[in-house]
Amino acid sequence: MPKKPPPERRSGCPLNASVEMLGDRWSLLIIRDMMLRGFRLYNELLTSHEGIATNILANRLIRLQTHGIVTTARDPSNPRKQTYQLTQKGIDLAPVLAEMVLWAAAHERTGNQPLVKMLRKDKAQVIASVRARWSENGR
Amino acid sequence: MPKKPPPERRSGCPLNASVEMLGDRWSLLIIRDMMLRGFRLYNELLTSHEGIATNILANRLIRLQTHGIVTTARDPSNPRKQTYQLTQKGIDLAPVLAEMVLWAAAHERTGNQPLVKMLRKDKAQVIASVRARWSENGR
DNA sequence: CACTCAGCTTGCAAAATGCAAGTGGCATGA
DNA sequence: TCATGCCACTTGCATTTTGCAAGCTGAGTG
Repeated sequence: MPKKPPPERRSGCPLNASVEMLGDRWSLLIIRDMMLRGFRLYNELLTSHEGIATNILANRLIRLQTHGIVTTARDPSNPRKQTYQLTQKGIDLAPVLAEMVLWAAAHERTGNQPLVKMLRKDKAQVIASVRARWSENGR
Repeated sequence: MPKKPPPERRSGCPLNASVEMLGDRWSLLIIRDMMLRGFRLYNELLTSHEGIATNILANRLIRLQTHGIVTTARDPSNPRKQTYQLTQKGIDLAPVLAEMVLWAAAHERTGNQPLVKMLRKDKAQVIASVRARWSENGR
């Protein structure tokens, strides 16, 4: 398991802490694919619709692990497959993702309207179901 | 006023739209300084505690304008000062910032505990007061 | 009509990103 | 047993973005 190196933050502001962990063009999309699409394998994550490059994916997965957002384990049913899963800290990003989806859907032309409608109708329920699915075991 | 060039998004996912507009190490911090600290001038924004470089600030302000998150106007009381302000779209980012602050404060050691406490006590009220301050005029 | 000051540009070095190709380890099948 | 394939990366290199320092410009003052 990777351990935390000295963080060396630019400032103590909590928003800055979030931005330093998540403020790039890929991290939140990886978390989305794990949280909403249930992706757990490296090759599944590689097929994200935005087309992440393999070296970037490897790098982001390491960074997300060092920040305690993701962990790895071997798949017990198929030991040559390595699985990635969200930690509690990762699951707790659900409200952040929800607000970002709602904001973009309110101000841009976007797809995935079924998700948007569910979030508008009952955001808390959508978040609760994400939490429930992940707290059970690892899917 | 800058106009929108063809966006050319990597995907239609609303989260991806948000990430393409805000997913970098500075945009959200600039919005924070405008929203929470009331900064409106270029030189005020330059003094952000994280130390943004002047060329990056100029570049981000243009990008935020092309995305309709920020507008500019001359300060009528001092015509050699140019002011930046959040649009409605920019103000609507308040819930996103709030969730990111709460997430970081829950999982990292961060500063600005007064803000964190207010958000934990009554998030909706904090967001409402941000909206109220900005809807009045421009501060 | 020189001077200031706010708001940027420019130049250049360093780091991050993107693309394509290659590597290594484990497991099954012949 | 050993070729085969697949999974999870790593490497090399070109391009883009970031960061730092310095310089520029144009509208007000004095």
